[in-house]
This record gives sequence, structure tokens and C-alpha cells, in this order.
Amino acid sequence: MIMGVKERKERDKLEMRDKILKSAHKLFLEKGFDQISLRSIAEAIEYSPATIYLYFKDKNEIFHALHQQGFGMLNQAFQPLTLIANPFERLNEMGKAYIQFATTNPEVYDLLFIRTEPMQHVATCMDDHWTEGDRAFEVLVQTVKGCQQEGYFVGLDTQNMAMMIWSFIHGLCALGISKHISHVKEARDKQMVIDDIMNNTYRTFQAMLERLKN
Amino acid sequence: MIMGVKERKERDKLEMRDKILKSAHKLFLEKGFDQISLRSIAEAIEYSPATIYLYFKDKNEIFHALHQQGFGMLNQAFQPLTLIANPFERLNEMGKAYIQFATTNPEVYDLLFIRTEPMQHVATCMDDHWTEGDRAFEVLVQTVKGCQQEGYFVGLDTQNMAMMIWSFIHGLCALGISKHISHVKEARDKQMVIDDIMNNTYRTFQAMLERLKN
DNA sequence: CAAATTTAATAAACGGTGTTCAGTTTTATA
DNA sequence: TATAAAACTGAACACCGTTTATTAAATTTG
Repeated sequence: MIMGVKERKERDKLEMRDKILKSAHKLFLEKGFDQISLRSIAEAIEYSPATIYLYFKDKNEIFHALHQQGFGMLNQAFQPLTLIANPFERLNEMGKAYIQFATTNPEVYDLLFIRTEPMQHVATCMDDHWTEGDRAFEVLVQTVKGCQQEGYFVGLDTQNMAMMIWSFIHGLCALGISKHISHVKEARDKQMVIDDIMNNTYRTFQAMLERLKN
Repeated sequence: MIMGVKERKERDKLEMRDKILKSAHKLFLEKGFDQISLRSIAEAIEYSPATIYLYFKDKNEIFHALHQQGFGMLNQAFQPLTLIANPFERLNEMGKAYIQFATTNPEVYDLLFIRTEPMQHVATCMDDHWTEGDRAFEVLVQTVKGCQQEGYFVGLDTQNMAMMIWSFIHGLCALGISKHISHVKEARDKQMVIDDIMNNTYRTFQAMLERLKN
């Protein structure tokens, strides 16, 4: 028995998983969520479709893996914001960063917070515990708590307040991405108009929060 | 040429359309959006799949028709609220009714405001004008305007304020429906916990709006 | 009424999908 | 080198939305 064989095999296994995910990610960005097929992934990595099932339980597990990768991207976008000491300012910047992320990576946002397929995998395999979501939400809760210590949102429950803020931001992003913002007077550069609406709406939200001091 | 033949034929055509839509709606409620297939609709109405194409351009047109029906349901749910004279109270009740609608008809809500398929049909065939959406939003705008005349949200743009409110409510409903509310401590009756979170979050939003008088 | 014409319906096919499984090929061990 | 184990795949299964050529029915015309 040669030493290190098992180790190498494990490495190969991970490499293959990575190869599959990279192809899936590429197809996902190039052609969109609906256009990812196991067959197209298989073709891209030059293996038979059946091979993929040796590395992933099913398609949803692939989506879940991409979902986790997407969360990595989101966390990275939030990383610099931890440096902002003032909690209310940090909250505002978090909102901006969130919207920025959603509008520049609509497909990824869709995968993270709108599509149900990855969450289905969470529900069936991860004992229904969405670690990434919990962690991200906790960051928001802590920031809200910080704001309250500075005199914002006093008398309002921290959890509810955080949930309220997330709901608003998510709703704004979801509507912006899913083509449901239609009350757009001009039809010149649609995307730019939608971006404007999103920014204006967020500014109004900000203005509202600012009035909630004392 | 016998008179009334053309009329009867037109009636038959509409009846068939209705038959198809009724079956689609039933399948939709019973098995969910993803489980509607033209073949299953065809089987339900006891016609061949190809026949459906004599009455609908493609699957998206069926979705769009269901989408319009769903809007009818939503409007009906909002009907009684027009009687409420006080605009701020009306606004609150509108929010409640909206959430109520979304939680009791999650599939329909999904179709109306989350899924992109019906909107795709709007974009390609209806000159990109989403009449139902525009009308519904205008009702919200008028209510917000009423609130402003009573001293609420002064100095904030009416359109932006309406958009802000819709974003929040939509975000809350979207998260509640799409299984993305996971920071749930107990796992006893999950749906009830989610409903509680939604209600608490909405109450917090209400409380916030109330502080925006004068 | 019979023939011609329009309309309605469909069987069959096309090219796709996710997934399974019986085999084959490759690799590692004894 | 024979054997056991692991990796891989071709082919099938059961679906899907959509199109087309063909048949059956209804209608109009002579």
C-alpha cells in the first residue's frame, strides 16, 4: 500500500467538484440561471452527465454550492464596512453596498435571496439551518443595536427593526431585479431609470431613519 | 351564410380559453407553479397538448392570463378598504391586507410579484406597459398623498415614499414566502413562527411611520 | 343534397431536461 | 499478474415546450 494515495484521491475529488462548480458558475453568469443544465456543465468539463452525480447528489446541491460561493462574494463586499465606527453611518453604507451588490450581480442576488432551489437543499440536507443567512443577519442586528445605543430607534425591538430594514432593502432589490418596477414614465434607458428609482427610494428610507433619533 | 355562426364560434373560443385557464389555475393551486405543464393541462381538459397552441401563443401567455386573474383577486381583497376614510388608517389596513393576501395565497403572490415569466410576456407583447401594476401603485400613491395632507411624511417625496412602503411590504412577503427567513429559534410550527415574524416586523414598520407625523 | 372550403384537433416528431443503472474502463492492492 | 475497488459512461426512462403535416369536422357554396 503506497502512502498518500488516499490523500491524492481526496484532492482529486475536491478538484473535480471545483471544476464542476467553476463551469456551473461560468454558465450561470453567461447564460443565466435557467440555462444551466447538467448536460451543458458536463459538456464544458468534458465528462458525461452521469459523472456529475458522483460528486453531487443532484442539481439542487450544485445550486446550493453556488449559493454558498455567492455568499462569499457578498461577505467580501461587506468586509470594508466593518471599519466604519459610527453605527448609523455603517448601516447606511451597508444598505448602499447591498443594493450595489444586487444591481451589479443580479443573477447572484437572485440565487441568494429569491430562488428557492438552494434553500430546498438547505431544508432537506442541512437540518434546515441556514448558517450563512443567520450570520449575515446577526451582523445587521448588531449594527442596529449600535444605532440604538446612539439614540436611534429607541423603544423599537432590535430584531424587528433589523428585519424591517432587511425587508425593505430586499424588497427594493427584488423588485428592481425582477422587472416589476414598471411605473417608469420614459422608456429611454430602462435600466438607468430603475437604478434611479432604487437610489431615490433608498434615500427616502435613509431620510426616514434619520428622523427616528431621540 | 347563417347568421350568428361567427358569434357562436367566438363564444366557443372564449370558453375554451377559459377551460384551459381554469385547469391551469387548478393545477397551479394544487401542485404549484413549477408543476404546471402544458401536457398536464391538456390531460385535464382532455385535449391534445397541441390544441392549447390554438388558443394561446405559448406557456408565458397562459401565465400572464393567470397573472391578470391573480390581480383580480388582489383588487377584490383591497375593495373594502376604499371605505376607510382616514388615509393613514387605510394605509395600515392596506399593508395588513397585502400581507394577508400573500400568506394565504403564496403561489398567487409568487406569480404576481416574484416570478418573471408573466412579466416577460408583458415585455414582449404588451408594449412593456404593466397596466395592472401601474393602477395598483397609483392607489398607494394617492393614499400616501392623503397621509401627507394629514401631516405625515412631510417633506418626503410622495412617489418615493410609496415606493419605499411597497418595497418594504413586498420584501417582507417575498422573504416570508420564499423560505429565506431562517433565523427562527424554535422549529416547532415553522409557518406560525414565520407569520409571527412578519406580523411583528410589520408592526414595527407601522410604529415607525406613526413617528413620522408633523 | 353534394362538393369544395374553411376550421379544429391531433399524432408524431424535435430537441431539450434531470436522473438512474447496468455495464465498461481505469486504477490500486495483494 | 490476478483481483478487488473505484471511476466513468452509454443508454435508457420519463418528462418537458413547441412545431408540423395530416386527418376529421363543420361550414359555406354551387
